[in-house]
This record gives sequence, C-alpha cells and structure tokens, in this order.
Amino acid sequence: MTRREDAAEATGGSTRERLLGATLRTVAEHGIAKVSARTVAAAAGVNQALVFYHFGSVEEMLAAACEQGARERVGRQREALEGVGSLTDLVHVARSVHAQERAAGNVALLGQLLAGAQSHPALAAPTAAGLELWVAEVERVLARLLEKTPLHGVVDVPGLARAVSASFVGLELYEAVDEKGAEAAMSSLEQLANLLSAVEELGPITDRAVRRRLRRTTSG
Amino acid sequence: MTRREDAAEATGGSTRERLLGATLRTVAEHGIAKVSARTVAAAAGVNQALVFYHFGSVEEMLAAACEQGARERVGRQREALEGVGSLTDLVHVARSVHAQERAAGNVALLGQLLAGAQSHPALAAPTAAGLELWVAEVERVLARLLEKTPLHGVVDVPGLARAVSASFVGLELYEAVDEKGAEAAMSSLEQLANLLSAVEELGPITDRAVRRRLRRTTSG
DNA sequence: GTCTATACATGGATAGAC
DNA sequence: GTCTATCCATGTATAGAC
Repeated sequence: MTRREDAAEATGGSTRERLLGATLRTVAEHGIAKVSARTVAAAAGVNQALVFYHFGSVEEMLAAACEQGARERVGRQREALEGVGSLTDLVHVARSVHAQERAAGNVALLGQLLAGAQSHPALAAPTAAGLELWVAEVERVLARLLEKTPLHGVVDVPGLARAVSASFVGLELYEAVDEKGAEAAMSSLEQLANLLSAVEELGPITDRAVRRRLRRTTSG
Repeated sequence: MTRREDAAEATGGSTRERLLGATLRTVAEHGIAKVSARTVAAAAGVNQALVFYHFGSVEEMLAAACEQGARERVGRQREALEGVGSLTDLVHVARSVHAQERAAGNVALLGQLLAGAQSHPALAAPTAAGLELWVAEVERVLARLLEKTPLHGVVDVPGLARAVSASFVGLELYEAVDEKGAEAAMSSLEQLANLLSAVEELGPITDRAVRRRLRRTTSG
C-alpha cells in the first residue's frame, strides 16, 4: 500500500473530489448541521484549509456537492425510471429508489439541503436545481404514463411531477423520525396507485364520464 | 410604559414562555441552524443563561417548543379541517392552512425539525409527536371523507394520513426554494382531488368495477 | 496544492453575585 | 429567577512555509 488509506478517507480521486464526496457522506449520515470545514476535511482525510482553497467557503462546497450529488444519483436511477410502465410500477420503483438511496446513505439528502437553504439562502438555488433533476425524470415518466389515459391533457404534468418529488422528500425526512409511520405511508400510496390503475382500466365508457366530470369541476 | 418592550422581544408572559415563543419564531424565520441560546434569548429579550436555567440545554428547549408549537397550530386549524366535506375541499383547506401558517411565519417548522432530528436524535421523538398531531387531524378528515365511498375499507387511512402529512411538509420545504414550482404542485394536487371526486360520483356501477379491480391488485 | 499555525467569532454551559 | 462574568469547544478564514 503505497497510497495511504488510513482512516475513513480516500475514495481515490483528487482532493476536490474527495471533499465533495465527504460532504455528501456527512450530510447523509449526520445531517447538514454537522457539516463544517473540519468535519468534512477529516472525513476526506485532508487538511481543513483545503476547503477554502478549493471552494472559497463551506457554503460553496455544500452547493457544489449538492449539484454533483443530485446529478450522480439521478443518473444512477434513470434506468429504473425508464422502465416504469404503470402507476403501480411508479410507486414500486419509488420504493426501490428510496431503499437504494437509503442504503447508499443518501436518504433525505435533498431534505437536509432544503431545510438548510432557509438558513443559508445561497443554498436555495443549487438545491432547487438538484431537485429539478429529479422533477425532470418524474415528469418524463408521468407524461409517458398519462399519455394514453383520459387524464392526458387534463392533469398538469409538470406540476404533478413537482408535487410527487417534493412529497417524496417529505416522506424521506419523515422516515428518519418514524420508520413505521413512513412504511405505512408508502403502503397506502401503493394502494392509491392501484386505485388509479383501476380507473385507468375501466374503459372508454367511464373514461367519458370522468372527462365530463373533470370539465365541470376544473376551472384552470 | 412601565414594562420594557425595547427590541424584538416581550410578547408578554413568563420568561419560559417567551423563550419558547422566540424559539419558534427563530426556527420559522431563520431555520433551525440559527437557533442558539444566544439568538433565542436575544429574540426573547432575556439573558442567555436563562435558557439553561429553564430547559437545561438548547436541545431540550427546542423539543419543548416543538411540542407546544405543533399543539397550538393544530388547534388553530382544527375548525377548518372539521369543515372539510370532500377531497376537493381537503386540498383547498390544505392550501389555506399552508397560506395561513406561512403568514404566521410557521411554514416548514416541522420540516426544519425533521431535518434537525438527523443531527440531534433527541429531537426525533418530539418532532414525530408534533407531526402526529397533524396526522391525527388528517386521519379524522380522511376517515370521514372515505366512509361513504367504495374506498372505505380498501384504503389504509392511517397510512394515507401519514403520507399526506409528510408530503405536505415536503411541499412546504420545497416552497422555500422554488415558489413557482410549489404553486404548480399545489394546483396539480387540486386537479387530482377533482379527479378522485369524479370517481367518487361515477355511481354504483363503476364502484363495483373499482372494487373488483382493487381486490385483484392489492395483496395486503 | 498541501500543510502548520494562528486570528477571531460564535456558541454551550457553569459559577456566583444580586 | 435573573444577571454578569467566564471557560472551553468548535468553526471560519487567512498567512505563510513547504
């Protein structure tokens, strides 16, 4: 071992990359409140001063990590999302994505950043951008699913994608304080997806009824 | 003015109460990261050492504030929730609740605590308890709404109430970083509620179809 | 690019006077 | 119960040697 791999550091790569990785790990494992130049540098196995050399400030490092982390994780889940063929699938995939992200220590990363953005306004933009990456994926899936249903053209897909994404973040945060409750919540959403699938498959007669009803109640 | 009311302090009441109020205000306005014995005490217009005299630690003060804050705010919205008569109503009321809480500076309070619970495990229990107060209200409303629909007995109401509550928290956090996106999300949920209302009113024939379909797809 | 050393600020917490 | 004074830990940031 010529390379040193002493403590909890060194995933390989440049110092800059190690710091970004350590930032994400720290947020995921200990929450954004525990992110500091010292803790992150220690996790990366580098000197504290390098945070300021590479990023200028802790906040900017956090912003950079947010962007990179979201991009990487969305990429990792894209394939699974492409395979979604029904609303029931969507909830199943969501559950799987959640489990994987949790296993990877990424659960509630966006939640932490979302919460942190209130104290550090500079985080708002990169956090929104990070969430937007997920929104874009969800939007694509929803658009594909709804295309051949009576909901096509009736439901605001971009809005719904944002609602789904934000809700998912809320559920991730919730899980940290009440695992059983979160599990119950997930299950109930599966049931709801099944209900919507049922509606989808009721056929053209009820489709028309749904359409008519929707025209009557929606204003915008 | 015999009483002093110099800075941003003194809503009246005992020092203990002032500290609790100041804690909630600080969390709501600046995020949990800015909560410290010094900042809260300053906002309350009292001495910093009194935090430790009355609560023992900052964390315990936060926990106490969480419990009290959730209780008070749920109580303030209970009447509106009682008046909910349809799913469409529910989303409208949710929107109104959200707007009011935002105006009162309470937006994302639970989100902040949820996020903070990851760094301060002692916050998990009181935060879960605070959220549970909302869950209980939502659960009551949902149970009432679903009672007379084909969904009665099919959908897990406690689970759905948790999903709705957690999602709402996610939406509140989201709004802080992307107001327009959150608005779109809310609107799309209204549309979804309208869709469900439509299904509700399709009558007994489709009710049976929905029931049959649900029996086929749900395992638990 | 990376390290040591250091300054300066903020925050948790306690002791003791009033 | 409340205040002042104080200690100590942690964290941001910079200067300067290597």
